[in-house]
Amino acid sequence: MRQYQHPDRENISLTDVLYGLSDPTRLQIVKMLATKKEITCGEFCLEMSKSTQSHHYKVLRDTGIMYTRLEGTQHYNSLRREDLDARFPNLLDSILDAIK
Amino acid sequence: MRQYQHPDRENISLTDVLYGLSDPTRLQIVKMLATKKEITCGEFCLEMSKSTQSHHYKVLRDTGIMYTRLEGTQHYNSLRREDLDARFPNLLDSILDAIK
DNA sequence: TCTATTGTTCGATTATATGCGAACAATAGA
DNA sequence: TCTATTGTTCGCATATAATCGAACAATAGA
Repeated sequence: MRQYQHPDRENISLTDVLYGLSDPTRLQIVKMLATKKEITCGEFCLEMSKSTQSHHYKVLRDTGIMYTRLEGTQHYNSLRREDLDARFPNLLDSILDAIK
Repeated sequence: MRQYQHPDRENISLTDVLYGLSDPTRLQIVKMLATKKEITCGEFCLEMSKSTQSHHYKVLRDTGIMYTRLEGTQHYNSLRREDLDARFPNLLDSILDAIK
């Protein structure tokens, strides 16, 4: 694979986003993403198999929550703040506040 | 059954709430609940079997989103606004805005 | 070119969720 | 007491999700 398919802003669905955030592991990832501009997959230091981690990254990408940029062998992930804020004002902030 | 078990405010979990709201049917129910103080199950007029409706009501109750009060043969449902707002400020409002 | 690193995908397993019809429970009202 | 109404629970079928190990792909660097 060369590049990921991220949904366009207008195709981000509320139920998809809520589903994406309804898992503790993914919420933890989002919490970390909120603290930095970009984080590589390895830097999340999650306690589970790599394939399971990849599964969660994929859910976050597919639901429009996270953007992944490839550079060399590393994948740089970022929170799609602007897209989420534009689509669902205050939603992300309220969730980030709740897990702070 | 005589009374339902609703979680106490402090036991309402964020991931549970997000899960509860991640289904289109349940989001539709919540949208309707936001417009009135109380709504009986029948008044939702959902296009699915009664058992499936009951399943969704149970999820909404168990996750702390909806409160159900019994009166006669009818069940009066209400949105747990104050509890949700106290626990996760702005979350419910941002979601209600998004489905408005 | 070979090897190590980073992360994904595949295939399988197990657990949860969704959906239905049928049976049930509680109450209201005749 | 009998019947209709309201909504739940049970048992089952099917679909989706989470998890893992193994194999794979792409790149960096020796």
